[in-house]
Formats: sequence, C-alpha cells, structure tokens
Amino acid sequence: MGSDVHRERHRAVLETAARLICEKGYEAASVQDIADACGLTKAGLYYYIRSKEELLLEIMNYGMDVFEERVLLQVLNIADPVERLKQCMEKNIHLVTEGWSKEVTIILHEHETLTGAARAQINARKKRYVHFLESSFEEAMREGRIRRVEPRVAAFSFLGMVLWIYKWYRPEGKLGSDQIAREMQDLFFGGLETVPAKAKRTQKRPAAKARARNQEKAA
Amino acid sequence: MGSDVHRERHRAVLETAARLICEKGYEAASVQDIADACGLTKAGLYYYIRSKEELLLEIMNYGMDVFEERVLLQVLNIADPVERLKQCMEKNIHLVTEGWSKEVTIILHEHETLTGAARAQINARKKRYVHFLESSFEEAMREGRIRRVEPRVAAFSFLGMVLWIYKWYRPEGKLGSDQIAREMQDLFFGGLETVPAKAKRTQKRPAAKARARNQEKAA
DNA sequence: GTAGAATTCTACCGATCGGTCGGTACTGGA
DNA sequence: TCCAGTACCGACCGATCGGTAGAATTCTAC
Repeated sequence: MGSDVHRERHRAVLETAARLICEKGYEAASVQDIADACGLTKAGLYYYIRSKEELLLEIMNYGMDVFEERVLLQVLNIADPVERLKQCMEKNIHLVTEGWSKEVTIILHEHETLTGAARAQINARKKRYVHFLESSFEEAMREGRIRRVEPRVAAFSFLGMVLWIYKWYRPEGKLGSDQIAREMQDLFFGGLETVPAKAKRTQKRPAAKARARNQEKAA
Repeated sequence: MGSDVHRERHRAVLETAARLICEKGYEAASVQDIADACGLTKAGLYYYIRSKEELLLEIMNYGMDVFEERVLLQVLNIADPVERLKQCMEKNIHLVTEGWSKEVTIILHEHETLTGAARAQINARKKRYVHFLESSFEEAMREGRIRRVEPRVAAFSFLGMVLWIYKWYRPEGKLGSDQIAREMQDLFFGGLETVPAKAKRTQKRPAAKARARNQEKAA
C-alpha cells in the first residue's frame, strides 16, 4: 500500500515542520523554509498539506496526543487525588523539559495563532486538562487531603509553574529535569512558609536533612 | 520646543504599536498595519522609528520601565523578605491582569523574537528580576522564614504562576484580579497539603467533617 | 511492457513584506 | 520676506509571502 508510505512521509513532514516552527515561531517559519527542510519544493510540500494553518493544527493535535499519552493516561486512574496530581506534575514537567516534543512547545507558545474552528478544537482539548486538574483538586479537598482553595486558581497555578518552564529551561543548565520536578512537587504541595510556632505546622521531617546540602548559592 | 511634541508623538506611536503587536503578535502585525493605526503612511511612521525591531525593543524597554516602577520599586525596600515577596507577587499579578500594560504582555510572549544586542539588553533586565527573587528567597531561608528550597526553582515557580496568567486571564471572567492575588499568595506561601497527622503533629481537625462524605466520582 | 496512480517538479500568481527615496506643505525665527 | 528645519507623503524597491496549475517523473500492478 502506497498509503502507508504516504502516511510515513506525512509524519516526517509534520516532524520537520514542528522543529522549524518551534525554533522560529509560526509566522517566521515560511512554507518555503519548511519545504527546504523537508527536501521538497514548496509545491511538493503542498502535496502533503492543505494549508499552512492546517499544518499547524495537525502539529498541535499530535502534540496533544503525545501529552495525553505521556501524561494524562499515565495518571488518570490513580485513586488518590493528591498522588495523582503529584505524578501528573512530574510527568508534565518531564514532557516539557525532555526534548520529546517540540509540538508541545508549539501548543504552549502559539496559543492564539490558530483561528476559528481549529482554535476551538485545540482549546477544547486544553480545557479537558484544566477540568481534570480542577476535579482532582476538588476531590482532594473533599477528602480533606489539601486545604480549601479555589480549584481553578490552583489548577492554573499548577499549570503556570509547570508550563512556564518552556521559557527558561536549558538542558545544558545545572538544573536537571528530575530535580525541578522534585522541587516543584515539594513547593506546590508541601508549602513554602514555615509557621512561626503558632497555629498549624506544615513541615516534613525527613526532607530537612536530605536538603541540607542544598543551600549554596546559584548564580 | 518642537522636540516635546515629537516625543509625545513618538510615545503615541509606541502606544499604538504595542496595542497592535499585543493583539496580533510581532510578526503578524505589519509595519503597514501599525502605520495605518497611527494615522500615518508607512514612510511617515519611519520618521519616528528606525526599524521594526527597534520599535519592538523600545516597547519592551518601556514595558520593563513600567514593571520596575509598579512592582520592583514598590517592594524593594521592604525589610521582611517574606512580606517583600508576597507584596511583589500581588503587585506583579495586578500588573499582568489589569490592562495597564500591553507592553508587559509583549515582553512575556515575544521572549525569543528580538536578536543580538537588543535581546541581550532585555534579557539582562529580566535577569535582574530573577536575581532579586532568588536573593529574597535566600534571605528568607537564612532567617528561617521559609523551608529550604532551591532558590532558582522557587523563583521560576513564582514567576510561572504569576506570569502564566496572561495566557488565561479574562477581565470579564468570574475570577477577579484581587482574588487571584490572594489565592496565589496563600497557595505559594501557605502551602497546599494538609499534614496527615503523622510524626510530630498535634492539631487541626477541619478535615474530619470533610472526610465524612466519601469520595465521589470526578472525571 | 505498459496503463495508471502516486509523487514531485518548474514556473508562476497576486499580495504583501520591511524599508527607502525624493519631494513638499507647514512652521517659527531672522 | 526668505529660509531652515520639522513632519510627513506618494511612489517605489527587491524580496518574499502563501498558494496553485499543470507538466514531468517515478513507482506499482498486471
């Protein structure tokens, strides 16, 4: 079947296009650039895509597929809501940091590039994630596992911490993916402030020693 | 002085250009669009700007000015590091949510659009903010006001929560600027998780009632 | 071998891109 | 009254934009 080969090539085009759009941005990456990078002429490229915008949509949908497979599906059936959220944070951080998916970066950055139905489609998929987080926070609250907070603010705070990483993370930097994941879990769920020996204590004991070496400066 | 009028008009051009670039993105907002919006021809616009990229640089520098005035300066000399950070978060959230500054949104979104020296200049100004946050976290740790965490991860988590807002906040939505600020302060500094009555813990029982009605389904 | 589909090409479209040139209407001082 | 500078414009530049028509090539199945 030539159809298989066709799908393969189509995938390769998406892959290459994603690399370019991720590097230069959607508007700055011209169809000519993408065609060159694919080893095709512009007209040849249009054999595989219907338009530049639909190409972007396909890339984003693929990115959402990857996200759902590597993050959502991995944690969806964890019974404990807090554990579910922690795992979800870890998986999501790894998705953003490890070079797995330029497509995800594109989804994050080009959040207002698509228009009309295409935009609505991707937004709907994003919203499912937000609702999943909100529900998990609500569930955790019902079970008394976390303090009372506005679930939406919690969800967007979670997302902000995790997704903002794409703006500053550098693989060659001294902050590793695992370390970031651990620290952020700790920060978000463990709380930051020590309580001045008054009402509530939110302290973890074993962590204190392990973290003792950690205090040195970081330029 | 014609020079005063000139500066005024120059400011008006920056203002209008910022509005357009904020709405459509830097690459998508053409010089022609900007000129039209200013009530000038393209050639006329170039009387006020040297190039499109320098226009962007000026907008970003102005945005950083606004940020430093409305956020950094307001909290810089608060003695208590935790209070300083809390106030900083509040001020920064208001800067992002209240429509004061399309320029700030542009700085956030177009973080890789500038090149060369211009990019370096803006990055340097951003880094000063990151360092301010890191130092404040370190100070708070030295004084035992917060738990030991990697200061850089704390700083970037802070920034992620706060700055990601520009991607989802809608002024007409049910979540107000003040509420977001309060909830995020609480979340970030107060900690999220309740302690499961383990090791050295004594009190706090609101969870008991909440746990009464068990877990229901949450998608 | 050859028909026919699958693939990729050359050549081109009108529009627009960022930017510039030579000019001109207007203005305040001398 | 003249003039120098300010503030702008019409017309244009070469390059590139996203996209297409249709021919040429290559592959596949019989």
